[in-house]
Amino acid sequence: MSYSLRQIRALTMAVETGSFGRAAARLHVSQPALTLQIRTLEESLGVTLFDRSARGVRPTLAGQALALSFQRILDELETVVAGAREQAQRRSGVVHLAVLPSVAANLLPGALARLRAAHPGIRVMVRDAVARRVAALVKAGEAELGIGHAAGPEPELEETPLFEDSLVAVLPPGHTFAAAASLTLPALAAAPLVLTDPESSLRALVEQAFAAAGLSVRPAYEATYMSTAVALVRAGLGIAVLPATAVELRVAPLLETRPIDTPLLRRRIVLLRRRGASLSPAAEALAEVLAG
Amino acid sequence: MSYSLRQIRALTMAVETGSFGRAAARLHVSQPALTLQIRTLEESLGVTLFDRSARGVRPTLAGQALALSFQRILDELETVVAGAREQAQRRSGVVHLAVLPSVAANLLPGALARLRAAHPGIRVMVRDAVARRVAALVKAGEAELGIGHAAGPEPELEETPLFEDSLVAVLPPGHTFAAAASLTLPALAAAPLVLTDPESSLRALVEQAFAAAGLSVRPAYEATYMSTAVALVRAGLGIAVLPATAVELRVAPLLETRPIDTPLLRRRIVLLRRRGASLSPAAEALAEVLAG
DNA sequence: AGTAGCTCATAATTTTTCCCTATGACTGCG
DNA sequence: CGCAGTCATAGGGAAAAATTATGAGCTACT
Repeated sequence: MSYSLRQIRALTMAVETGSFGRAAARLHVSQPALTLQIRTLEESLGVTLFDRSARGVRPTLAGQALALSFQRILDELETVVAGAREQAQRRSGVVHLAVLPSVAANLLPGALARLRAAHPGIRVMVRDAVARRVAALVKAGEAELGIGHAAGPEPELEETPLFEDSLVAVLPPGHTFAAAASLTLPALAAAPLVLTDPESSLRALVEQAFAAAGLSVRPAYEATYMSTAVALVRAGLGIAVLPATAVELRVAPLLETRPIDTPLLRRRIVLLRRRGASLSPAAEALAEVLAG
Repeated sequence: MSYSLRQIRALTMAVETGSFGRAAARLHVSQPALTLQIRTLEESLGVTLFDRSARGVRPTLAGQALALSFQRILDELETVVAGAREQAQRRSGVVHLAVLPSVAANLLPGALARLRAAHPGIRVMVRDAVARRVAALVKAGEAELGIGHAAGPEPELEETPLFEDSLVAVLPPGHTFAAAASLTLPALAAAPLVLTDPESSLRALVEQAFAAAGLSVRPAYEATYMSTAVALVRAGLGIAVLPATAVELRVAPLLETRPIDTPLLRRRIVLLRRRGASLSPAAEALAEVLAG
């Protein structure tokens, strides 16, 4: 026979009110029920908690001391539970999110602003990483959600399409290519190209597209950062191939961009989550904002 | 529908073992029972605690976090309850005791030693005070037990006789009174007396006894401390009237004591406690040692 | 002094809760 | 493909706890 929360609440309330009857009323039970709860607790602990007399009850020293300790514990419990409920209602919570740097710089700020508007209590811990690492972080559970590239069917990951990021040709001011509405791969292959460094996933995508068309890539320049590539284009040194969503393009007013005639130069940006793992309410809210 | 300790234990155990079945076994319930406990808790909190799949369960982030908090709270609860049970078994606890100085110096040390032998975990907070204050401390609940004089029927206090402390005549070495087995009040009244100071309850008792016999008291010396009185007697300056139990007499080897022929020169030393208030287990143990 | 009103305790009954056994569904492995 | 392991579901039954009704002891008021 062990003690229960009900008995503990009965004790604290009885000590607080100094009366079994009042305590029972406050706890919405009948007085005999509370009397029995107290008595059962006493038997369970082997401690006399109240001195009974015909004109009421009076807590013993042990009763007072226990009520104090129990009250503190009940308060802690209440706090913990309230916190959990608050998170369930999306009124608070933390999401760890792994994001591609390009998305972090472009799509993400607006999404986070919308999330904040809808759920001000939710905090998002953003970690930017390259595509492979985004997937690894989500797999390891270090990030509850990830924004990365579609990488085909992985058993441990579930992908939700977010949007497609096409690569575009970035032309220097007044370039003759600007006359066309779109460019072909062979035309691009013949032009001096500004590409990202050979290790990047962006570069790999470009290489694949050209190879599929039977072309080889001979970059005129390689830049690690997109802003460098943009600067090179602006200086008229070549044509860059960059994601359409890159913020660097939007802040470079004189440059023109043109789509490229191939379905291969596209990246499907997806939301990643562990398969079979339910999302926290906070993550759920973030996912909704990202997808919606 | 609210949460219970049982459900909380189910959660912590399920997170700990990573399996509903193992958790159920450890908690000595069937697996369906545990499944239901978890589910009820989830509904009560509005939180998904586990991701279920056919090959087992896996706690969600919320489940892990809650299990951690709940475990801490359960530990605290366990500690508090264990402490209470320990006190109930007299393996620990504190008693506040108010004592007459004379008893504190004489009877008490032995009693405390016996208490320590029987119940090493019990601590006694001793406060020495004059008879009136001993009663007041017990009435106010500041001392759970008191050792004082029998003061007649008080509505708030309950008295248990401990022993009787007779006043005896303390004679200088070789005094002629030593020839008699006992002394009479008139004989004493005629001798030079060493008494305690007029404010003490001891002195009041002596005055009353002499007055009842139609005699008046003319002390040759008044001493505040018994050790002073003893020194005066040893110097042959008079005969003292002191409690037989006074430790000062035992450490004064050359002095003789004789009883006095009157029932009035006796103090009934009693154990005092609040009427209707049960004793803590520790106080119970102390009371047993004192009375036994 | 008698009585009304307050307190808590007790008793018997009913309601609710909870648990257990048996079984099913699903997955992963040999 | 079947076997072993996991959790979910369903139905019957036992245990726990609540309620109502009542009793008993004290206080205070008239």
